[in-house]
Amino acid sequence: MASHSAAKKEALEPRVVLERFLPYRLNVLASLTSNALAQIYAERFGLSIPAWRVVATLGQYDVRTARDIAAHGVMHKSTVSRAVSSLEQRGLIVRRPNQDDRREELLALTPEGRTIYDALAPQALAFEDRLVSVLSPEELETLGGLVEKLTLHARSLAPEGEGEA
Amino acid sequence: MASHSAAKKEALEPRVVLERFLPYRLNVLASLTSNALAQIYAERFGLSIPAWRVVATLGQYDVRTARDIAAHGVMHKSTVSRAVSSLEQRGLIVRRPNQDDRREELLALTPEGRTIYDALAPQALAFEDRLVSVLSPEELETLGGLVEKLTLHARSLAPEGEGEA
DNA sequence: CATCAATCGTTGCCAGTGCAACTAATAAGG
DNA sequence: CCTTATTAGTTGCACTGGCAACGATTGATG
Repeated sequence: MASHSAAKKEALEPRVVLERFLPYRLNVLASLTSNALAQIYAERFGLSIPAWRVVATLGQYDVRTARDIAAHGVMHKSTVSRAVSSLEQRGLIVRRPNQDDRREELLALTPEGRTIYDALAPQALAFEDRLVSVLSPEELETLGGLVEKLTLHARSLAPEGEGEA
Repeated sequence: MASHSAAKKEALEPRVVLERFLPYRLNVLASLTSNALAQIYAERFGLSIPAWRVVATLGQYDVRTARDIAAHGVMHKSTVSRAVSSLEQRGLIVRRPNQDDRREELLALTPEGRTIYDALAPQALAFEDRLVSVLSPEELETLGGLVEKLTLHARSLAPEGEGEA
């Protein structure tokens, strides 16, 4: 129906300008930060991205289920399941079946896991500080609010649980 | 040297609050948008994320090398190489050796590739509109500037070319 | 020129991950 | 209760994608 590059109007088809296309830019920025951060916990602690996320979640919340972690981090449940298995084998976390609902397992860091977390957390925060050092406190505050707003909206756009890492 | 949870100060080890930890939040947001966008070009056009990025780049720039696309999108060169092969087999792009430097190949969309791009671009832009509909024009402008600033800085933090997708 | 280094792109290999099917447990409905 | 639907988590399978080694070409050095 629309323009067919035939009539006199010569209406150019719209182009996506990647440098201004937000999904693309967000992915590039996320990749850059993710890769840089991964160097820290991969090289020094042998943690994959999903494993780090599990450790980070349990470090913050002490006890969570795998499902919580997956939903919170937009990861596939199988991804979390494997990360949990590997962390358990390494003795960094423990699983305890929830007696009120024996389908789910409550996860928590072991003392060794906590030790690693305590070593990692300052480095992660230091990395974040370096990353945002180009922003003023006000800019950082603004960015946080905008990201939050977009994330809430994006979650509503994709109701089903999906993931990556 | 620092706190050892021993003295009278009882200094709690620092914790990473994921809801405020920018790398995590950026990844969650990028995953959400990426997954939602991928539904469009995967289901309707059978394009993977790397393939879509190649098509999008060539759609915008007409001619680029694989290396350009990889560096621009923070993708591994092998990822781009395979996406290019698959797109070529499907007749969506053509490769032309650069006679000035026969190591590199100039990539461009075929008419069929351009047709797909012309069909995809409006949908991608419509998705972006929906995504940012929760932001005012000023907020969007602000966000763009902050993302740009952060991306430039993050690229300098990770000098070596790395990738994902 | 001859050699060595660097760069573009490809490919074999393997770790990682999404998907779908599965088990186990719980909830809902009759 | 018994049946059916739903949910938490696991796993086989296939595919994706990163890594590193490679071939081909170009550039840099002497």
